[in-house]
Amino acid sequence: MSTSTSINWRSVTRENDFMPDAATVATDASGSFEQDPRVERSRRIILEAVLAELGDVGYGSMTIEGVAARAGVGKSTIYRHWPGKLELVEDAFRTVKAELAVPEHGSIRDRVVSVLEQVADLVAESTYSACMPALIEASERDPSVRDFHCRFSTERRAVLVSLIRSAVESGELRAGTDPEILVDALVGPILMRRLILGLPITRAIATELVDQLLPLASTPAG
Amino acid sequence: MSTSTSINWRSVTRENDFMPDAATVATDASGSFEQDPRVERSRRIILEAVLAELGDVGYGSMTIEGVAARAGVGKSTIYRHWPGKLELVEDAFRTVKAELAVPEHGSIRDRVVSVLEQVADLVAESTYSACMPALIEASERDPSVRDFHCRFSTERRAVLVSLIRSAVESGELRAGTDPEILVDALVGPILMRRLILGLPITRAIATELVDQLLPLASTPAG
DNA sequence: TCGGAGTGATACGGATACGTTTCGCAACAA
DNA sequence: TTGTTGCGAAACGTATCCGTATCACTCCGA
Repeated sequence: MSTSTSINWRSVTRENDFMPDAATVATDASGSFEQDPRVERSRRIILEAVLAELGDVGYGSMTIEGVAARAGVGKSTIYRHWPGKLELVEDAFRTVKAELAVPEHGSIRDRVVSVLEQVADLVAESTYSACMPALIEASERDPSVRDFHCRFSTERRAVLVSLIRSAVESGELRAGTDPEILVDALVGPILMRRLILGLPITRAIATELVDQLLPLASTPAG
Repeated sequence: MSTSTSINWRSVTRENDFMPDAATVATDASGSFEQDPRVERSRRIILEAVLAELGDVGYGSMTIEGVAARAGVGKSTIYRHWPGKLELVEDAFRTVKAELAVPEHGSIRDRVVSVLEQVADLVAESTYSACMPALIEASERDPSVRDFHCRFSTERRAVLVSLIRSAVESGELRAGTDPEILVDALVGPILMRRLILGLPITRAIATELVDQLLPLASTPAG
């Protein structure tokens, strides 16, 4: 490493232990430092291939050579920028997007249904869904993947938690409702179907969950 | 195989495509056919080692040699009885026990709390818990593991579902309650904490879940 | 006692993946 | 244009695991 002038992305983005001469690099809005567009292209292609491999063969069976072959790049291009499998997987997961849009208007029931339908769509079919088993497996083996995974999941959950919490405070939901437990009770069944029960996931499930579980203050008995 | 007189456990227990001379073998209550106690001992030791390996390194990274070393047996002893990794893992998972005892008396609230506390204990720490990520991963890669996993989980779930259903029918729980959704809402959060959120699992969580989610007919507003 | 069967150890050839190195080519910045 | 740099391809030695085969030993049932 000390004799190389190439950029190790992981070092740059996570530890800042190497910084190219500030006068010679451009810093874009997303915080990446690139001189040569070939680098960014390789990075994107490789990380996409990592996610595809993780979805196909899982964490334990994923190999650098398999990723290189899938990405259509040389093995050396991967080793040039990442120390090993672990850091590669970490970076790959960081590119996963699972954004949830919260409607600004409407009843709490309809707003929660909307968000939960997005969750159902995401879990039913997405890059994230395909990688979930591999992500759970990798989290079990490596603490830094675990940290990332937990932070990722908790941030997604926070969107729904704050929505529920504000509805409790405004009186739309029954007082005494624990927002975090309620959110887990809404989202948990969807994940269970995907990971444990092997049952299909539809948008209708989102509606059923909300109507069964949401403790509406106006109609406490359903 | 056709020249061997040894017993392939998988064949015997799953496909019945080989049956030793009935006059020379003993059939015990659990349906296993054994002449030589060495066989049963090997089987037990090996399958225990498989579960330990699965918990430690996961499905993709588990190797026959690793299992043999851990079990303290020769590799040949494993290959003598199982065709390969897949069948070995399937048999290993079949030995996992996760029984739930349902109290016969008490309020529905207390009975559900009792069962859910058992679930929490199981998910917090058990052989099953240790193997869950590997089981989820293996289910994703192989249909027969998936079938087993889904059946296993669904049978456990059925215990709680029937408990809830009978409470709905007896009027203890609010009419209109969907037993399956409610059970998933109770159990799902526990699995989420274990697999996704990385949060601790305590018995207190079982109580909180029940008191937040159980739609008691007598006190519909909690 | 005795023959048969299961056992652990060991070795094998083949395959795969590791991480490194070298090399000529093409894309890049200046 | 020119020097630099990232690139893909290939080969390298090492290590691991595959699935099979052999062997001497020991345990078992008859």
